Amino acid sequence: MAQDLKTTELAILGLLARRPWSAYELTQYMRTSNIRAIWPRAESRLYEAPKKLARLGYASTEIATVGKRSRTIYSINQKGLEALTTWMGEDSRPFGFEYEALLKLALGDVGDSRHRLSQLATLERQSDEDWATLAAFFQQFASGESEEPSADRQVQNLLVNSFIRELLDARRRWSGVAAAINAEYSACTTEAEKSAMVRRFYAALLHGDAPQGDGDG
Amino acid sequence: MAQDLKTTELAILGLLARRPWSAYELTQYMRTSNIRAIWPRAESRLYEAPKKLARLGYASTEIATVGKRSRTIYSINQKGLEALTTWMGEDSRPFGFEYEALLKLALGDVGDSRHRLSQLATLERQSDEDWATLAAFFQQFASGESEEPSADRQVQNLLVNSFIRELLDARRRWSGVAAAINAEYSACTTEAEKSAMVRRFYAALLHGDAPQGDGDG
DNA sequence: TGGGCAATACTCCTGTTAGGAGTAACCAAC
DNA sequence: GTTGGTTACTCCTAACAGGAGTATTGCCCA
Repeated sequence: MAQDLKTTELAILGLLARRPWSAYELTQYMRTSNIRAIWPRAESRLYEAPKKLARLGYASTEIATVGKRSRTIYSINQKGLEALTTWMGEDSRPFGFEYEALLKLALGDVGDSRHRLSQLATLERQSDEDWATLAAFFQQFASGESEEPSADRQVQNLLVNSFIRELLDARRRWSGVAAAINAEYSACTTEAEKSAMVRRFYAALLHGDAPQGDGDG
Repeated sequence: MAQDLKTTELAILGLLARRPWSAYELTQYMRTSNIRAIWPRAESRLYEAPKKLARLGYASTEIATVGKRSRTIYSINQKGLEALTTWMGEDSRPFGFEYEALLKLALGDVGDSRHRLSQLATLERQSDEDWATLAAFFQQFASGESEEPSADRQVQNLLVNSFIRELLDARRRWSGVAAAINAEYSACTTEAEKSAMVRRFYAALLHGDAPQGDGDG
């Protein structure tokens, strides 16, 4: 494959496969796209990546004029399409996340149980806020106002958005689980009781309800 | 707060608050810690960050000798403890993730429905593999083999690990949801039917079973 | 008609970060 | 004594964050 292309560049090729874009259009699009939720990158990257694609021969450029303004338009070419197709068929890097509030919970030795409660409250508040934002974002799709050009594009968006929603559900569900863990832990008195309770919860994590999945998962 | 410290440095302060570490010890610890799952950073960072902490006066260093080998030991100091405590009380950056396989699904215009099925299979396989890895990791806690020094540390780990598990559950659950979406979509024949089906699914996403959460979430 | 503000269309800038590879001394086992 | 793995780091380029900065254009309003 194109060893000289990073995932971000390949993602831009994916967008160029849809239609030609200026870099500025890419930045505007990314502000409201769910692609930014699943592959977040700084806006400056959206200027850098198309330039690299053009430099390495995966896209072509053309200077267009709108009114008295000029803009650089990037278009994918055959080499770019081939690189994109190759990338699509390759193994992908795994799921990864980072969460500062959870990091504080994990490192919470400097605090007492009030610290833990404070962090749990932060995590819950953040999941509620993110849910409200997501619900507002989904409204356009539920009402049909969103202008996706084809049903295929709509179902792609739906698949991605439902993934994002499942993660949000998980975070909200976890807030309840965490509150239960904390309550039960606080009700213990001896170290031995506490350790035993922790092991019971792990046993439950390992053998809890299998989530609804398809097939042999 | 310590405006000159990044989250990674503050996380290292959190570990130094537990005990003094060498940077090499930090890299070994991170290989098996759930902290790496929630705040993934390259090993070279674990050499860089303590040096910066020492340079800026948040930690002290001491050269120890083990056999004929020397190593640098970092210890937190009062300034570091204060910076850590301040950080714990501040607002935290939101949850964020990146997922290359989902990105490919989102950009799947170059493919046909077989491409979509292929990506869905990849996403399911990855979640199954990650689940197996996680279950193996949890085994040490369920059996009590893990040597956490205190019950408080155990429950912190449990809270973090249960978060990670909920995310994994969500990914596995989503694979089933995605298969259902794909099946129902494929059974549609007209663009209008497809769009209507997509809108129905969004309505369900918006008004689906509220996940079990605590309180006013 | 001119002024002011927002949009357009970028570049700039420092420091963080990835992602291991590379380096070299030490240590233990054979 | 030698060999391979461990220990304990540094190195290196390019990607990346995170906006701020720059300058022109365009539109709206008085």
